[in-house]
Amino acid sequence: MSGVQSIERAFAILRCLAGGPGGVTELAERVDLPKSTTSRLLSTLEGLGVVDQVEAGGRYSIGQGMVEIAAAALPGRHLVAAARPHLVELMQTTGEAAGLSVADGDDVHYLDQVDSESQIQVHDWTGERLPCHATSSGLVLLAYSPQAVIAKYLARPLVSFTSRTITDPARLAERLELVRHDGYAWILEEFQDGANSVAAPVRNRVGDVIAAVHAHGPAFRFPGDRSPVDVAALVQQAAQRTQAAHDAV
Amino acid sequence: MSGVQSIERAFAILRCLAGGPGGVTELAERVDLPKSTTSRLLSTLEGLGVVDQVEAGGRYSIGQGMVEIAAAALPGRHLVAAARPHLVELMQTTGEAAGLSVADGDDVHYLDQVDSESQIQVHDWTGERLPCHATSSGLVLLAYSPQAVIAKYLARPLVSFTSRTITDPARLAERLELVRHDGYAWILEEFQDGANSVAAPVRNRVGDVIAAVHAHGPAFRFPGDRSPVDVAALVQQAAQRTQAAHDAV
DNA sequence: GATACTGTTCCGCTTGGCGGAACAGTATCG
DNA sequence: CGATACTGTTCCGCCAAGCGGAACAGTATC
Repeated sequence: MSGVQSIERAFAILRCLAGGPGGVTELAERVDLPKSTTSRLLSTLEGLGVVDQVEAGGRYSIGQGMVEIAAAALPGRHLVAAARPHLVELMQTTGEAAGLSVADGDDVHYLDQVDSESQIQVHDWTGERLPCHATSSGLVLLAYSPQAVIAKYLARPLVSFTSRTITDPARLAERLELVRHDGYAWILEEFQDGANSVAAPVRNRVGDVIAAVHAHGPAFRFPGDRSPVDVAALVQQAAQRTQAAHDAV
Repeated sequence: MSGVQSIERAFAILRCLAGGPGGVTELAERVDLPKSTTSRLLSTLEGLGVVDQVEAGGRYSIGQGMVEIAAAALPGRHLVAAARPHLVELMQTTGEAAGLSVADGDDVHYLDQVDSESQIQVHDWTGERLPCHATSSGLVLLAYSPQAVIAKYLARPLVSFTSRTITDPARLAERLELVRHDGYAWILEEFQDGANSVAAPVRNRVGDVIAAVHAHGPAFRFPGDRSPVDVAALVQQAAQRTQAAHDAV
């Protein structure tokens, strides 16, 4: 790599620490640097608060400074609280499960789900990661990602989950264009036979998409007789209210 | 600051980006560096994946690489899913609200809460931050923090919330020693009049404390006639089961 | 007490990183 | 449409920031 050497070295150390705390000698061996160099880099990182030395002369670990910086890219936690009442409302107006998710690498990560009161429910995905191209939230999060992220996603193999899953990159790119145009994404049995879902974006103050709200249910009754556009509007409303609640913090 | 200049500059840029995306010229002004220097630093950070350029020749933002590194220090999200059934069980066995929280800077951050079925409930703290020294979870998280973190916390003013809040650093240090010894922390009306709580640590595979599980309820009935040690044991059990579920991912 | 480890500090050396200047691309204005 | 004003990128001579080996201080083990 031909960037700034000190920064590359510092992040090599940080990536080692992401796997668990370590001492100077151990880290020096893992990043293949002299102990003096490693110690100096760690000392700088500690001064910045992005690593902590567990005790004087001891092991180092990832510090709060890292978390504070990364929080900008990973809004997740406060969103759960902000979203919850609006997910409950969405569940009540659609009669189906409602959920919240964020982008997480190439996947969509489900943060929360409010289950419907129906006897027949869909799976609770909270805490799980799913691929973007086969889920409504994933399509929303991917559609509003930077072009470089989209290009990288389209370049990887697109796994088929049902006979309806889109696995052609060109068709997926068209689909993402449609999502940006409509402001929501419907998927019909593309991830699971018998399950449909619709998602809409949650934005931050500057307009970047930071999460997605979705509703999902069994294909035989969701959207059922209702207009898909009307159901999508309910999800968009829940997303906008989540955004307003999140902004108010 | 007298550390490695390039690393300090890189993190100055990252901290600016934590406030929202920005272009080279804007960031250069904010960190008071020439554009060429700023561009070179950003290029290196982009190569490492810790920033993304939103589009070629455009604005930069915090990238997934940052999130991956910071995730080591902030286990939070998967914990909510892992903890939930054990919080439900804890609520049922104690009859009081149960919750999950993590350290967040000098505060304790409440990730989730399961409310009791009682007509008289305590406040739902989900999504909120509270000071460590006045909450049972905060005492647990602080007790198992690095010594430097504890020293820094003890050095700051300790705000009083009730007449029972500990505000003397020496007494707080003793209290933390007791928490480490017992393996749990009780607080009795130290944060709010009329509210008690007890917390226990959740650890990761290498034994570091990553979260706390707690139960809390009105002082007139919690712990009530029950032995505080027995109630604490229930919380410890929920914490251990949360840990096992989290490890299984 | 000797040995073997750890992390830290020192310091001469060299090359990595610096920043000003120039460049290429794009948008706006008259 | 040309001039102007911005943006981000690249180049390159210079120098001081960062390097790494050696020495040091502290601690644990035998």
